[in-house]
Amino acid sequence: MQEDDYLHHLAFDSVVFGFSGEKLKILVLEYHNTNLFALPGGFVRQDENLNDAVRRGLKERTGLDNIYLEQFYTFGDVARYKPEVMERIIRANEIPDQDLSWLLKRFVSVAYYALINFDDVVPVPDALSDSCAWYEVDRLPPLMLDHTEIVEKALETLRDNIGRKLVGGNLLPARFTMKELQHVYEAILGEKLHRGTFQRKMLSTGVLKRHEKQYSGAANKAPFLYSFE
Amino acid sequence: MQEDDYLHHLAFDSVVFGFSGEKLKILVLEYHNTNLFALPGGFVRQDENLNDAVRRGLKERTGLDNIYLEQFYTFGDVARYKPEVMERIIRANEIPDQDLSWLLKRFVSVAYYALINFDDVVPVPDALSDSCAWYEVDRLPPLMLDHTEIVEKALETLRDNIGRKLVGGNLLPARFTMKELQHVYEAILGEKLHRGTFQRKMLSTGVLKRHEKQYSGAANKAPFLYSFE
DNA sequence: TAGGTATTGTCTCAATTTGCGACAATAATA
DNA sequence: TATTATTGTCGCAAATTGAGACAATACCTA
Repeated sequence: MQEDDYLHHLAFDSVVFGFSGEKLKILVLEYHNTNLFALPGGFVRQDENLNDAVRRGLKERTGLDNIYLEQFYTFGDVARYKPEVMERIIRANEIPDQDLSWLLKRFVSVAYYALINFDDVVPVPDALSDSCAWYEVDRLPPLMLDHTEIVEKALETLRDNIGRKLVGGNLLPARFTMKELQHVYEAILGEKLHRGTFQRKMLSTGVLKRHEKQYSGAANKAPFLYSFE
Repeated sequence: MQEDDYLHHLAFDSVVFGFSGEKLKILVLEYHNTNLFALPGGFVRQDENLNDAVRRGLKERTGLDNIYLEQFYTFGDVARYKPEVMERIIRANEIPDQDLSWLLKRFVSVAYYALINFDDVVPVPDALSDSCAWYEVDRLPPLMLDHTEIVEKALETLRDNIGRKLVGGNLLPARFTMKELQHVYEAILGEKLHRGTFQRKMLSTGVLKRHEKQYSGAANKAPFLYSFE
């Protein structure tokens, strides 16, 4: 991580959404020996597109390549500049000799959210962090800097978008039941939806393809599996 | 414009919308002796919030203070880095001796759109530019760098938002007729709307306050004036 | 002063969409 | 074979939307 490899003053943060156990979750990492929790983020190389930098960062954390990704806001308040936080992280990690002063400068951060299939991912921490793990969005640990605000805004944007873009399916496996899809919508919107109405609306979009039934072994009618397209 | 006054690698651009003669227009400036057209933009001071920097820039160009402003996207492709363009602008302006090399570096730009009342503004160019003037959005001159793309995305976002937020009124004087408001919506959406339906929907929001009638002198029923709130 | 005209505010009616419950079909189990 | 939980779909009322129609109005003309 040489000084001149990266654009100064510019960072990105990712809110990575997954869905499991009927709950919406995001990836949060914890830095070594600091008790600091943060969103996975990173910096942009001199010769790298901003969007590509974010995908690179997500690849490192999730192993995934073709992630559904959306930029939603750029956070640029002076108040988010707290060099002592960055210093604490650097200290706790005993990083070998190099010029890290650029990391102590003020950063403006471009925030993205990603939607991924929970089961596809084994979260991977990096050299600076202890862990990278899933947390329910309504049971997050206190996040450093303005990262809680970033999550809040990501959720707002996701809620706004789910009605307009057919985006919910990105949180599920390729094939899913209508009930699973409904649970995703309910977790995002934070409210119960009427089953019949939901099914009717989803089918009317025409983008769902119906496949074979899923026999779960339960004593009831088996649901169809669906996929997008 | 000293080197260390501003954050390196970070800029902003504003798409300033106004409405006049039934047309949606934006502010475009032209640099001295270069034939280069650009969106009004600027840089962020070391101790300045990003949002405040944009307001400062708008104040300089429009003289206005309380502008409706929305951040909509951050453009960060490497391809938008074209130092020869910046060099051309600097050369054409014969700027006194100082270190301008930071201006030739790569920039990531945070884009905002603003909605203002056309009549409130007399566009003001700055030291680097010939003119700052209104252009119809569908008759823009070729803009430098990726500024045409930025305008395109601003329009998309504005169209998306006009249905959800009651934003159209920001392009009009404090008091306006229903017809004027409808024309604003039509210009943004690019389609004709049904008069009765439009009036019904607007009134049903409850945010319009009805004032006295406007007697224009024309031989027909005089319309009411409305304002928001 | 009476009639003409363009525009406005509102209404009506049909078409469409939505909310909500109900029913038959189904996949096990007892 | 009866039971049970769940699914796919339907029906109906309520709400929303699209489009035309009509009376009221402001001013002009004759």
